[in-house]
Amino acid sequence: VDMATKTQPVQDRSRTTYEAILTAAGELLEEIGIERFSTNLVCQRAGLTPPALYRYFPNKYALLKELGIRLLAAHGEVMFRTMQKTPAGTVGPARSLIRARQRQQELNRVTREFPGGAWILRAMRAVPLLRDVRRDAVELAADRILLAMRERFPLVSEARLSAATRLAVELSFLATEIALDEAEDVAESITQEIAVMMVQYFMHLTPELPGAV
Amino acid sequence: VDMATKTQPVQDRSRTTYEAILTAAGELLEEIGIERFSTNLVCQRAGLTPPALYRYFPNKYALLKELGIRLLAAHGEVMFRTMQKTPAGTVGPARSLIRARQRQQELNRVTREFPGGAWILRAMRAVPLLRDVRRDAVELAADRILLAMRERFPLVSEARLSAATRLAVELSFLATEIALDEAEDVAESITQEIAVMMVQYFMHLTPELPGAV
DNA sequence: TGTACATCAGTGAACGCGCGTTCACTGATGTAC
DNA sequence: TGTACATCAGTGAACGCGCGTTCACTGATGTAC
Repeated sequence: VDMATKTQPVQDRSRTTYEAILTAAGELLEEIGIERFSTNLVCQRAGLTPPALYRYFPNKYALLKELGIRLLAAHGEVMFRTMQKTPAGTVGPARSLIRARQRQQELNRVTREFPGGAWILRAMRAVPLLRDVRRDAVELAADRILLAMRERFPLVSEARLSAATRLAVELSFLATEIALDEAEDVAESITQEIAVMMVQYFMHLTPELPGAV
Repeated sequence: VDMATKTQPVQDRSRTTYEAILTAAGELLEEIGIERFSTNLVCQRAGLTPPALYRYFPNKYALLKELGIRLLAAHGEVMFRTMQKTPAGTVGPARSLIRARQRQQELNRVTREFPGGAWILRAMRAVPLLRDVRRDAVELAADRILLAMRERFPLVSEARLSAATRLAVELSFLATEIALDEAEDVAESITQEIAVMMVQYFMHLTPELPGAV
């Protein structure tokens, strides 16, 4: 897939068009899913002709990529903000749990409110280009968390800590995906249990494996 | 998507063709991924003309569905077998961990050896029809585990236990997906940590939330 | 402030392509007598 | 065991469609003097 850069919008009019295309793409994704998603339909929905779209995006993957980057940027912002507020290990387990749950709820909310968010998240597993975007975001978030965890668990090996943080980020994505698939009450309790699982896990993270006494 | 049943193979020759089509589909998926997957390419690869395929499968989704069902049946078989061998709560944490890890490794292996397994697993998140197949399999597995968990945790509420088991199954799928994406060593340690997380979680599963003393 | 010109933004119409799918057919296999 | 016939299995060739994409263009916006 060729991702060569296209014209960037410079006038107000074109910036509006650029955003209109992305909005239409998100809404369309919401409605018909990733399988039937096409540039022609996006144009139609945005009230534009195809050449207008191709002026800014080389193909439909570029569109999805931009949406993906924006969604994960919003995620990253939430993660970063909540980590700033409560650095790892500075509060007890009960408070940690509440914080973890709140953070997860906020991540779910951000995705739910993002046009096409649920489908973008799903597509990130199956569309090669989006897989890359996702991988980068996971890595970035994991690296940040790892930094905090190193101080908190100086005795745990780097390999284990790194797997643990990666897992935490993946689990967070998983939680959002499940939450968006389910009815409110189930979504709530799944979010809750994932928070428990995560806090529990880090609470008992020791240099040795559990039970290996 | 119309999934009307097509002719079922009755002669040996046609059963061979039927399987050849599925094998070609799996291999093709392995090579080019879900995005470029098409019936024409499957036919070409299987050395057949399109009408031969359409004799048995109404469309490409039927093909994917059959592959999906088979992969998850293999998964279910592994889960069921390992659960039979070691009913929940009958061994200590150290042994539980070893078992959990072995089970996860076997699930990873089964998927790795299944033609197109990695892509089928990914597509199950993004292709509507496969999402249904996945959902049914998750539900089935979760129900089975729930049965065992009810005995082990008679005091934990049904809602919590049900979320917990669902989560366990989802986590297991996640583990396989991550493992198939990564190099051997990273895959190993992620699999390990997911097993730890799971065992840890059930070890400390109590009627109240952690820290709520 | 007004006008001429350059650049930016979007249009209308069409293209080639591979997709899923179907038709009327030929050839292979199984079965009845 | 041999033959005639019915059914099953797969072919060759083509279809309409929507896809991504491009062309030469008109109209809108900004800028220099």
